[in-house]
Amino acid sequence: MQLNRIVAFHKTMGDPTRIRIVHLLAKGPLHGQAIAGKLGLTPPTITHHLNKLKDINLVYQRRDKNTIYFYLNESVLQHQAKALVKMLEEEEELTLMANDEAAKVIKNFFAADGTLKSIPAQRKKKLIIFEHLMQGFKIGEKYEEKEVNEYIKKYHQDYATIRREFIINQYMYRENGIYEVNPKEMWAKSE
Amino acid sequence: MQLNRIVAFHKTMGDPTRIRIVHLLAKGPLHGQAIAGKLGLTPPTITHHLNKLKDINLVYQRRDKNTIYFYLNESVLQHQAKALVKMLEEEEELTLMANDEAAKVIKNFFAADGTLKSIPAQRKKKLIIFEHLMQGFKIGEKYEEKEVNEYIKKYHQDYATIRREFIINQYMYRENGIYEVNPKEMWAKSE
DNA sequence: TATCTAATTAGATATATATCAAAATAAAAG
DNA sequence: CTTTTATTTTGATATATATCTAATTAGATA
Repeated sequence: MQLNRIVAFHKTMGDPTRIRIVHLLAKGPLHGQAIAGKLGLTPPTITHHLNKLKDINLVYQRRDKNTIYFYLNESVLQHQAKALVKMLEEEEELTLMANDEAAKVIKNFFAADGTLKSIPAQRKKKLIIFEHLMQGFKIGEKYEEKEVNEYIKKYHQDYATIRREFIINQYMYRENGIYEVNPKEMWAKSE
Repeated sequence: MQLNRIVAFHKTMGDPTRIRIVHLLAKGPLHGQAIAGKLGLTPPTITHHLNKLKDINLVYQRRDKNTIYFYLNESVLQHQAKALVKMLEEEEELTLMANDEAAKVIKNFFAADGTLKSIPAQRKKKLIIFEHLMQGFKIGEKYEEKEVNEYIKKYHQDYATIRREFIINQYMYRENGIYEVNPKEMWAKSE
């Protein structure tokens, strides 16, 4: 469901410290202590906020010697800023129906303990389940095959099948045993 | 400072229930119980969220007989969604300098108890103080003269002068003793 | 005026989270 | 291998807030 992503973005940006960090990084990468100094806060606090910004893919990091530089991912910001408006412009019934329907499918196929009871046979339902599972991955991020397996195993023992489906349906792209999460535009659509 | 407004907007939108309310209202006005019904929540909870949405001017209401209909103010949404991106595109030094300067003026002219020590003589500083005071009003909202006076009195005993300045500098517009807060575009600029 | 309906307020509870100090890690440099 | 430096983790604290039930208010209608 797209709702979660939109909520997560706005929730993250709904904090003055994080806005100020983003504002700083818009001028160029900085390391943690520099941010802490400029904002008059301690390094642990900056780590805390950078984690939230990384969670929504807005910030990434690169190490140089002993210091880690944090970069702003401006395209994500541009994209998400528009997402809310777009969501409202979408076909009304469509969106809501889809959400209700998806919620029902998810409710039916997941057990109370959060594991996947079975893989749906119907393509449409299958995609709803897979898309739901994909929420545990970050778009654009790279994962080892082992990591992917471990993640899927938390939900279902047949991780190989599901991992293959992730590729078939273009949720992920594989190269040299490294899995990268595709942007959502590339994902399979149920209709 | 623009920061507050941007933070407030994103904070408000960073909640799934409020996004769903906005999504509903995008299709047309609704009354409270209808919203509560559609979302499976109780009326008090809806009131709570509608208040937050009204605080950022995203929702307004109109009464019809016994029921109050809530409307989405789409232009505010469009505008705010872009504000964050624009903020980052602005001249770096400019924005920050302006903020620092304004913060200094505010710090100098307000006492520790929050009251205004004196009205600045310099036009630029005066406008900074007035603009700060205006944050207690909601844009587009209408107020009785008495309400305006009461508000100003919390900060300074000479409410008449300040109230007059509000009109002169186009923060507000007066008609038949009713004061309406102008959109920010109309406000006096210090340069 | 009495009654009905819709909305709000009050009060309670549970959960989330921003921040810091202190401790632990991790990588580089000597 | 030890020391230094930057970052992260842990644990504590204070504050905010989403939600509910019960009580109250505000308007309309009879």
